Amino acid sequence: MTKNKTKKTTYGKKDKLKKRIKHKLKKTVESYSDDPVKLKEMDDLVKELTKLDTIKCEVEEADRFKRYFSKSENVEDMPENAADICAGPLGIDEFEHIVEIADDTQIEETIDDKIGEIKSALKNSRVVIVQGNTGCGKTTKIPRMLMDEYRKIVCTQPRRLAAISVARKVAGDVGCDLGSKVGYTVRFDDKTSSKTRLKFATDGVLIKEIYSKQVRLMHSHRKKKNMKKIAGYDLIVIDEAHERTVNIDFLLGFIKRALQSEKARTRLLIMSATLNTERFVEYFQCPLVTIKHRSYNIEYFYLKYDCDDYLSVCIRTAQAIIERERDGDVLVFLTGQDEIERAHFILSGKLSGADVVILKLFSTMPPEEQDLVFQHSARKIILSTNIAETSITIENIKFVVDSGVFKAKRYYACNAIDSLDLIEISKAQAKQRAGRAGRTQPGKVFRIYSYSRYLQMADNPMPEILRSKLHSTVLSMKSLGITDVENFDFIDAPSLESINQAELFLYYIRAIDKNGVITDFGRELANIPLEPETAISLVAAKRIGCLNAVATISAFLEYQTPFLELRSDHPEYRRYKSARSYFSHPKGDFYSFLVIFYSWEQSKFSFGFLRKNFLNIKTMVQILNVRAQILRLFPHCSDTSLSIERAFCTGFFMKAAKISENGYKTIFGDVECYIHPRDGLLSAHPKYVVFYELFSLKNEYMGHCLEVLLSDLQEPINRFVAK
DNA sequence: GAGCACTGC
Repeated sequence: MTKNKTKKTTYGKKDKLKKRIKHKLKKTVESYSDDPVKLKEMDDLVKELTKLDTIKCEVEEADRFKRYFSKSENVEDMPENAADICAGPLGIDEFEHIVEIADDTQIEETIDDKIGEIKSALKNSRVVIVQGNTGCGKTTKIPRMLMDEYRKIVCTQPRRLAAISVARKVAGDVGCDLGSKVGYTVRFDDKTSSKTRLKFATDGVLIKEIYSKQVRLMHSHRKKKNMKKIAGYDLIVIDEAHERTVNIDFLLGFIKRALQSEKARTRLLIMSATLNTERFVEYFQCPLVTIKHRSYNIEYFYLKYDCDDYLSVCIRTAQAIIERERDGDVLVFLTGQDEIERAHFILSGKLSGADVVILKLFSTMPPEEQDLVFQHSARKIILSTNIAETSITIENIKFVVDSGVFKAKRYYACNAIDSLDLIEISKAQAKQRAGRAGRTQPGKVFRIYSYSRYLQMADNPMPEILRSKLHSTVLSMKSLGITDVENFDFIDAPSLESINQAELFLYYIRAIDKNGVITDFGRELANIPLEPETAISLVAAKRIGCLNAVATISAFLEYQTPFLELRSDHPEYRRYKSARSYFSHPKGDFYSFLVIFYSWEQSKFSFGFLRKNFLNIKTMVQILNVRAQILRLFPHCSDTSLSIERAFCTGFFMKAAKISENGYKTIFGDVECYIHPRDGLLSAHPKYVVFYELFSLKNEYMGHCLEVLLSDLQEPINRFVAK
């Protein structure tokens, strides 16, 4: 294993630095006032404290991203089978037709052919990887066929819906009731029993299971016997491993570590789509079993040039397909709601006479409208975000138009800002998008980028762990006894900056001690299924006596918005606007959430109320569940106080901002920002606010704000300084 | 003043 860590920060060094700065900081805070000079002084100190030079860090981080994406391949390396270039059948000169002959489309292998190989590989190796494309049936067949070799099996899925529907299908195949021999566990829904031998679960559930088994173990005397199996399983199957979510990466690292023990008895099977399995093989040094699966033929068309205005070309291409090809539905991959609405408007005009329906698909739209894509109707053009890449599968797509870009959130540790960036897709994503055609019939894919640009794309998307905030991940790792996070053997190790920032934060809030070991308070936080800041606020709320209100708001904060997103051309737009402003509280989103919840409660949680007020039913039910889950963690609490500001300041004091000449400035980090225009607090111009998140669009915005008093902020800041 | 992709405990 190679470690390319050059810098190693020790707690001892950090401690000394902090002692010195804290002394100065304390003096500053004691005289903390509106004096701009003093405030500036404090900001400087905080910057020194976090040891993050913003500009340098930004450059480094941008560099890191660039390096990741420009895994350059020589443009001249055109494969021989790509030499067949001709004008596309659409007659659009702009495209070149490139025939790619993928060898895995020519031979058909079934799981039955391969299961013997998988079984014997698992006998000889603790870890085995199976690669096969979607549609080969690996998820539904392999775990079931391994039931006669392994007594207790868990198979993880990245999404709740997938875990539930796969479990249902497999229970049917086995011929048992769901929840007996085969079952599933997802948050808020458990269909398993003591008889369950094959369980499908989300990866987050497995992590929680590992955690609670470990806690139980600490109080048990049968330590040695139990250590042999991870969470009591004989076989752990990690499905869709190519998606590389934070949870998957952490599970793989954790299990790899656990399996290094001689006594370990659990086996690990990793299932992944093709293309990036080499990474897993390299990481685990283990055998790979490939299942070749035939799909229908897909023809590829590339743009002859690279263009900036991919949206217009996507629209023109979709139009040309409808006009020149006799039948077949079209799926267009765009980046966001705004683009989709524009494309919808333009295409509706251009194709007004044609017998075609133009549909939109993104996550925050009303579910009834989403369901239209599944209905049998006239010929369809579906304008979708990357929700159609993995989460939603639409049958009968014959044509795919691929813009080559998507939007993704990236966390910049240097200034603690989330930025939603337009990012070029990877080859793996291009393949995934293309595969959405050709599921049920031969298909054609129009790539709105040139072949040479395709060759330059990275092989795989950047793993989530390299672009997200690690505060809560590091906290869970610490709670599992992993103290040395910097040297944890991840497949792709996150930057030292983001690990250090997370550790420093956890240290400030006393979740870990100066040796990096979790404290009792940290354990309490880790047990609350929310971001650490929110979890701290809850613990404070219990003390202050406003737990119910804070729990309600916290549940809302977990979701971006409880509302549906309607555009100004929607027939019900005026009613929608007035519903939104009715619930918009002048003291900001935090209070708006309370108003929404109590109004819903008054309606006895009726769905009619939600529909009437354009609230997202799915989201609101989740919020209700989360709220109940939180309240179960804090039994026998009744509200005696309304100081939710004090409670939230305890958790969010690092996310506070003060009004400035033309907007706000964060107290820690000195970031110029605005209250998001959607927030009810916008017109009140409060002097101090705390915010849930800071994100970057054209400007920096604070999402979900709460007006607070300086005195509310002072106590937690003083406490943190006095440590 | 100006509008955010998708998941999960």
